[in-house]
Order: sequence, then structure tokens, then C-alpha cells
Amino acid sequence: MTVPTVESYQALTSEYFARPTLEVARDLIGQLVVRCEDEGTCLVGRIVETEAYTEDDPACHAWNLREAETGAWDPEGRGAELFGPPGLGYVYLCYGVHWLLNVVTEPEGTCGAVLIRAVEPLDGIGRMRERRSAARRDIDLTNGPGKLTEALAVDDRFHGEMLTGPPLFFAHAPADRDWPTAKSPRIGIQKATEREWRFFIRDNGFVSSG
DNA sequence: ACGAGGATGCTCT
DNA sequence: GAGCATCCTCGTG
Repeated sequence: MTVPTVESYQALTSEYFARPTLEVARDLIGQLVVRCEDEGTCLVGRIVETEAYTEDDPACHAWNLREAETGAWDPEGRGAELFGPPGLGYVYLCYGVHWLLNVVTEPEGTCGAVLIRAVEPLDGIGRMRERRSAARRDIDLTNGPGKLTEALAVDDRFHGEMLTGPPLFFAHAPADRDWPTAKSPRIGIQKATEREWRFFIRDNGFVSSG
């Protein structure tokens, strides 16, 4: 049994994320999240659920941050990082308890991000179990946005960092399989609930229950 | 299986 | 003080 190393993975580049947010959110389904730890070994999960957040979106943290007249945005306002370079990490504390992992999309100067809501553990499951002591079953290791950050040791260290290389990055799946992908309204929000901006692999047990 | 309620910290009113 | 892009525990069936 070989332990996967960083060299095994082809990272998704900043150019990959410099596209329309909905496109990126859908394309990320089936791709990998790679979290490198000491000695070059990695925790790896397959992305099975995402959500899109855009500038024209009342549910987005940076909604209304741009001034209509000048086109500028308040760099100190909440969510200003969402205007940053594609591939940037946007990690924030939810309900004062859980870190949630987003990756910034669209060209720099345009607001957008994809929330990673669930992954399927592929490698490093033993270490995920250690971190997720509350998970009774393996199915509960990473089937939610706050759960996967705990399992993968993701916190605000990655807020404002580029996620295009180690120690935390996204990567092409080895075999580009076509997963049966479905969409639905986003989970846990009160605004713009009619938009079907959540994407997930149909019948995958690691998708969050909502 | 399923639902209620609490934890906990940051932002904005 | 209210509102959150959530999760866990502990009740009841």
C-alpha cells in the first residue's frame, strides 16, 4: 500500500477558477481536495457537493459591497476577499463554531466563490477519524461543510491564501469520470432560496443531509 | 428515524 | 441584540 504524495496530483490552477462561478461549482464535482501534512503525505477527498455564491446574490457575503457610482468596493468590508484572485481561499467561522471552506472564482475584481459542502474520503481516512471524534460512522467524517474542514484540518490559516498548491489545493481526478450530477436550492440560507446553485453527485452517501 | 435546542463568535443594527 | 452558508446530543417513537 503506497502512501500518495504531493507529486501524485495535478493541481487546478488559478485559470481554472477564473471562470463563471456556476461553471466552476459544477465542474468541481468529482475533483479532489488535497491537504498535505508532514513528510509529504496527504489527506484526500473527492468533492461530492458544492454551492455557488456570486456578486449578484443576496446570500453572498460581499453582496452590496460594491459602490454603484465608482465601481469600487470596501476592502475592509466582510467578504471583500471574494473580489480577489481566482483560486484564493475564503475561510470563515460559521455560527461561531465551524470553519467553512470556499475558493474564490471569476477574474480578479469580480466577486464569486464556491463553497465545498461535502467530500468523500479517499486517502488518510485514519487521520480523519482521529480529528472527527464525534463521527460514529465513516459516513459522518466529511458529509458537511463544517465536518470536512475538521477532518482535513482546514481553518483560517488558509483564509486569503492561494489554494493552487500545497499544503492545501484542488486537483484533477485521475480518471475524468462523468458523475451523475444533480442540482438543488442551496442549504441553510434564508435569501435567494429559489436559485438552484447547489450541485451534488446523485446517490452518493457522502453528500450532506442538509 | 426524526426533531428540538444549545454551543459559540463575529458582523451589523 | 439579532442573525448567521452548522453540528452534536438527547429526547421521543
